[in-house]
Amino acid sequence: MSDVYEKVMELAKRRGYVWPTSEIYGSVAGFIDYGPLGSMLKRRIEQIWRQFYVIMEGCYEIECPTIGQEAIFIASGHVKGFSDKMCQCPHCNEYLRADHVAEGGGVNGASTMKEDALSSAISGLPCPACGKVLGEVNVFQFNLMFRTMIGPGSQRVGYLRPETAQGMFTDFPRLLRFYRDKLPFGAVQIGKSYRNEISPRQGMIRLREFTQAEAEIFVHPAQKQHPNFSRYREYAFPLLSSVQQQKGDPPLMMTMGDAVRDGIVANEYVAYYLALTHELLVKIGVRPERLRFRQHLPDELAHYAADCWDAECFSDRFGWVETVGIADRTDYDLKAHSGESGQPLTVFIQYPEPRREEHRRVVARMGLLGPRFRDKAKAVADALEKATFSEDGANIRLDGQDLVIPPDCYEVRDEVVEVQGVEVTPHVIEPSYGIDRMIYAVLEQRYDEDEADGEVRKVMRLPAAVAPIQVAILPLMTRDGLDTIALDITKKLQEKGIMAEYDDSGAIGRRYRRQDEVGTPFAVTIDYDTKETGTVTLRDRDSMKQVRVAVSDLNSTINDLISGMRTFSSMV
RNA sequence: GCGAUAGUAGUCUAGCGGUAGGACAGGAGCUUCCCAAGCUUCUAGCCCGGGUUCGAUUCCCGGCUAUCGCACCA
Repeated sequence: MSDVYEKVMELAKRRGYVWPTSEIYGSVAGFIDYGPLGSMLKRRIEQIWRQFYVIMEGCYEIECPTIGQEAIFIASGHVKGFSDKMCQCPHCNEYLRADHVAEGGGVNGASTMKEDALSSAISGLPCPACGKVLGEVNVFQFNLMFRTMIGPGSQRVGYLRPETAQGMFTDFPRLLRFYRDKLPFGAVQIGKSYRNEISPRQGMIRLREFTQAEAEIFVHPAQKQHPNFSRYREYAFPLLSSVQQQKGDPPLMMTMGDAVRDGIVANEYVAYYLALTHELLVKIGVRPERLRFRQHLPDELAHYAADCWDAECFSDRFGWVETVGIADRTDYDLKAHSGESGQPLTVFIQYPEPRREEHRRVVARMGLLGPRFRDKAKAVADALEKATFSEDGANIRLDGQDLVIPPDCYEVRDEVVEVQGVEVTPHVIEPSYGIDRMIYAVLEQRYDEDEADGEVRKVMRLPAAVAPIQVAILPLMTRDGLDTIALDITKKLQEKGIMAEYDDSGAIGRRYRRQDEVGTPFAVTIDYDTKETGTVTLRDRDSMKQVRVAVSDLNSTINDLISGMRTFSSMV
């Protein structure tokens, strides 16, 4: 029990933050349950996320099914690209990446080979695990998506979504109308996603079912200046650019204004959400000195992405953990869904002034073409659109033959038309948050032990804004009416929506420790003076200092402390 | 998934081929009262399934979970 991870997870289990799922049947790796306090913490963190994205940014939240039909994931690339070709060594039963084995054996183009071809390509190669020649092996696709059937029988394949993002793309036309056909706009979704990880380890870092909070901001591809960029122009935090990484240099403290100006961050939108993410993570309790933003290296970057950064939180156990990804995905997703669905996923951008454009139109005279070309007349007319013209007529190519169509069969018109605007496929900026990883980072980074009266005190130094229990109400004694007063105060706070917990069991010091351990930021103690003066003591978890507050001011004081309008130190 | 190690009250742990003891935590009572005091008392456990055995928590096999290494990590 030396490592923080073990201490935090022990506390999390014991006090009701997180624990393994369905333990009575033996738990399943990659699935966790949030207990009473964990659920509350998670909800508070999600609520802060909503405050940032939904309320402040105006990106409304939508909620789509967690099961999606196959077409969605064919379009997104998850059916193909989200799977690995694997095989099992017949000698040692080790599961192997077939393409890796092939490449290791000098086979070229292994990553694009089909299963059968790969099977034969690797049959003569040795197993990297046991060294024996593989021989007859069966290469199969292992897809990280959970597959299921929709409806009885097996007519229709469905997948549990591997990310929430696709909902914002499949709903794009309706969202566009909701936002009254104007760019930019964004939509968000918070919900469960599923990935059938081969071997989930690392506690709550790699789960098979996890919660994501994703935003998709749709922007004009040529307008990547954020209208509100000034908010973060001077905001600075550590950036580990791909250049820094390649040189082996440490992160650089940098303002977003400088980062965009120097071309380190691709554009203002990406920079804006980097900064917003930094602010958000710090607000929920991630320590700034344990937070950095790392840019994807050129070979990590998806081929379509213009830029991508990960917010990484430092864990004593796991090192730098990717917690949030912020990417400029360009028009890749919308184009992919448009192609698969056949629906246009574009925005009509009206020009300030209609543009006059000269068009050459070729009008076929069907009256002459018809009798002459019979059933080919339509094809000839279509071909005329792309014809080259000479004095003899139009040169077209039809069924592999070059033909000349006499000038009397068509008319070339040069027209000037007014074009009102253009259809544009928006680019998408995607901040994608791993809620469970954020929660782990906060729990680990906020776990602390200090010494009080020669004893180790375990303290969860959670920000008041996310602490599950916000205030503990403790009567010094359960007699002389102190408990009645305490219960009354508890009820009054609860009526105002404050999570107040009454506790009269055991010595006062013990009760403080109990609350410290779960991260309750404040405690109110009712003593004999309360009856005389109508005041109580208000204790601060972190400093263990106390101030006296009038019972009549308690509601507003505690509200201010939780919301951050006041600090405890200003009251001492 | 493979290999190694492990799994005993809520937590940490002792122990054994004859079904278990402690510490802390928790409940009740007394007492005390502003930082885990004390006393009394209670609750609560051998991961699951099979095998060997008169008898298995203990030995064997399988499973699950955890830790570590390997592989995997969109």
